[in-house]
Amino acid sequence: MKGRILEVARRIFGEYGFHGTTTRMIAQTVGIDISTLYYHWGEKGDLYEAVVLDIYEDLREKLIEVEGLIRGKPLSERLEIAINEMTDYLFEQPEISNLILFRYFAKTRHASPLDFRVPEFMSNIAHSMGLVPDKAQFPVDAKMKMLAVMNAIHNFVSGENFFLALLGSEHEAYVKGVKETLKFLLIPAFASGDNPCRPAKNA
Amino acid sequence: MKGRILEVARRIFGEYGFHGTTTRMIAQTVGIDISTLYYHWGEKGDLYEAVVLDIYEDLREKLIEVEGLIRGKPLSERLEIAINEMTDYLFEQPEISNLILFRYFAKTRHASPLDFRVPEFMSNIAHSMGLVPDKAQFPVDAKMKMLAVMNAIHNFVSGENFFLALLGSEHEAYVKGVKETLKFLLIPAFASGDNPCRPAKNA
DNA sequence: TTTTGTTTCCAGCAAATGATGGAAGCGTTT
DNA sequence: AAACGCTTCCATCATTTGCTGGAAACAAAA
Repeated sequence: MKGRILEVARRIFGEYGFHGTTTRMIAQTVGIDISTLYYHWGEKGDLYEAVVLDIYEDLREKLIEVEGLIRGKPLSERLEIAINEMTDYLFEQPEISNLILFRYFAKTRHASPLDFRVPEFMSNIAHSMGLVPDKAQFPVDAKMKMLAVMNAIHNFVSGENFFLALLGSEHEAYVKGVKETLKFLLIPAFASGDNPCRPAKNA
Repeated sequence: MKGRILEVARRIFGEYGFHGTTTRMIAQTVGIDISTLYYHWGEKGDLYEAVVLDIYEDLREKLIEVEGLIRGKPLSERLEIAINEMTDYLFEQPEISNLILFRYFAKTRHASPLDFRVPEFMSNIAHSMGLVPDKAQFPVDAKMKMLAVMNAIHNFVSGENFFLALLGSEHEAYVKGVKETLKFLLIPAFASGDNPCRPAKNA
């Protein structure tokens, strides 16, 4: 039961955000009484925290998987695989992107501790993308590049409904377009070292 | 008075989103009674709509201004100027980015009409960035590239607090870093036509 | 001064919302 | 059967929230 509540809460918090979600919405969707929810999870904020931890854990596992997939491949291939994998994965579980963006951008009327898990993720993926030479040091500019990359995917996943209407596309074409757009943006920038034509520096 | 309410509403809706904002919060910040707010603006949803229209209008004006600034310049310079201008502008008025992202990503428990103004913006800026050869037709893939670009800026603006903590930076260094990261990503991708080395096609 | 129209505030309602106490259900152990 | 622990539900509370009626305050016109 506790698990089922968490699953549903994840979806609903992802759709409506913290303040847009009521404990009654969750309980009703699960099909239980609201006090059963409180029995298992305590106050709303605690459930929300649990949801966030849950999605971070899932995301962490996926990133490790992707890291394994791309290890040893040449850089531009690494990028392509990573983009394909992460895009498909997140489109299957859009709550992940939704919740991450919510946490980045939305203030929760009650203070919530800032996140701590993100840097670890970024360090791993940045390293396997060849962005940082040595895993120990992770300079700020590399972190920002990673943020830009991850956010670009999250945006397209989270904004699907809005953007579908705007573009007049269907889901499948949209997903394909997202991958192409991401590659269009990312590969030239990150693979510049591979390309003997482009100078490595651009400040 | 009506105007002052709108200003404050803009900031607060931007920070907390639709559901995270209460009409009392707005009235209190303005320093007026809550019914004065209702007298001028009607229900909460109407005020929110007015706020959204307001920020779109501001954004539209700024985009026109930028369009004028970059006209005639070579492409990579156009990109650089546009990035600098838009980044500075949005950091001064982060509610704009906040509200736009909120509208993209967050469901509002009550249905709200999807937006209509975005395509026009995108068309203009895409044309002046050299993304579409002829202003009349605006293919889907070009639209998606524009979305990626605009969202990249909005993300960094909206997520400033979160990302500052994550990066351990200060505001000024952060803004500088945002511009550099954006250029790092965008210039190689969009200026490929200028660069005789990179082939134009990348599918 | 009275009138008229506009704006602001006070008081309060109805519904929604977060949260709880306590009783009932239920499976396991004794 | 009785006792026990765990889980679920019913009833209910206090607060928050969106919203409104009506009275005061104010300013300009008559």
